Amino acid sequence: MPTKTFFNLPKDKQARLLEAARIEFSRTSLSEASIANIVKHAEIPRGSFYQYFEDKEDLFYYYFSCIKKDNKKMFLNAIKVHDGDFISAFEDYFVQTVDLLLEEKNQQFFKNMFLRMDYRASRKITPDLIKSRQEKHADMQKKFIQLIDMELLNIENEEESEMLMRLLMTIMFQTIGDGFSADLSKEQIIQNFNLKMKWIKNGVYRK
Amino acid sequence: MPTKTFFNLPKDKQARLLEAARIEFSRTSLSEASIANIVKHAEIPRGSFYQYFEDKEDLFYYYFSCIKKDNKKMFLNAIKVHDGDFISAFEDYFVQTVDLLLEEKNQQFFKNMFLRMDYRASRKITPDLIKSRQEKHADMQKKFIQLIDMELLNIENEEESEMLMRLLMTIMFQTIGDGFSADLSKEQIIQNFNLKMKWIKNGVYRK
DNA sequence: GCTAATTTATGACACGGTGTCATTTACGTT
DNA sequence: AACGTAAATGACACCGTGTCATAAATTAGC
Repeated sequence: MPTKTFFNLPKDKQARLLEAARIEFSRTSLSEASIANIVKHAEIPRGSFYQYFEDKEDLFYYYFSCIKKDNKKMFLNAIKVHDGDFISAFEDYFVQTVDLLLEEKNQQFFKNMFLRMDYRASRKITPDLIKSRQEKHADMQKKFIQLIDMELLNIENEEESEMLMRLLMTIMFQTIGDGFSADLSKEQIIQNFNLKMKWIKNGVYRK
Repeated sequence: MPTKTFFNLPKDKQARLLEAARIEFSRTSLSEASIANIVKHAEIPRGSFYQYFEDKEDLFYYYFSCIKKDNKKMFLNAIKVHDGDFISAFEDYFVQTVDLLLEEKNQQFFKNMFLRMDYRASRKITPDLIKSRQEKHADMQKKFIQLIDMELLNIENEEESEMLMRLLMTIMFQTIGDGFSADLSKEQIIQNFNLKMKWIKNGVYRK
């Protein structure tokens, strides 16, 4: 998280920093991005950067949090719309997410992000809707689980729900990675996703 | 790939370099590893390193190629053993792979590798059994596809086989990542994998 | 309005990492 | 032994990070 000092900054200086983040993290991945470039774009001295952010990761994830929609709300809503059908809700959520990722302005940022994100980072940005290490979200998770129609699913317990959710997130990330990697259109990405979901829903074995 | 010069080196010098690679890449991830440490461990001058390898990635992937078994052969064999049942073969392949990854000597290396591997790197180490960019493997791929009993699967064409294979590899990587991340036992990892495979085989929807 | 205290801004710098290159050394051939 | 080629070597140029002493600005107290 940025420091208090950052949030006290005049809005236009904050904006310049975020725009510099967008440019640099669109140019290259987090690990290859340089603070030198960021401060040059933002037209602030190097020392100031460290007044506002811990390091470039700090800025990266802050920028990310600024441009992403609220995943949890999005998903929660999809569950309601689909009458507790977890799988249909996820398909809905996927389409909304792809829409966001392919928006002109941040497409390159997301491309670099997805193609260079490792296991740890993927955990960091995966919303934990079912099980969380933080207790403060316990109420939201209860609410969330109650909305799911468990009758529809071959799921025994909460452990397994968590695992299914993480499996679906992984499939989502892979499909998006493939999409960015091969420069697929939104339609192709969704089509690939649907095929995988067909397998998940009905199994790959022929009846 | 290492240079010709490297392969002309006395065996013990080669061995020292590989051991240095094991130590450094077990200490930390590829991106955080340093050539300074590697040459210190191997007791060779820094300049020599660049005589043998392009950069640390070059050594990393060479080391990896030395300690991994031949995935393709392993999988091909599993297909035969399981009479063309692609899914059973993959389950077999998974167990063999986990066995390799958890071997004492290289466990930490693999842990760093899996937890810090990004989408690109995962593509790099995924064996392309069905479709490959390189033409030279075309014969092996034909042989491979002929061995699969397509009657068992809900698969329309080669595109879809490729996609299924990649989906399974992704599930494998995720499960292994979870295992390393939470320090799970081999049995727990395999159990988690089996649950996911149950869904893949039969679908998650209750009948 | 003036001064002290606190907060913010700044860029030079120490440190550590990479890859190169001019030079030296070793080796095989005639 | 003399020559030519291949290999070895470490100093060095370059680039990036994060810190810190100092300067500037802002706020608080009177």
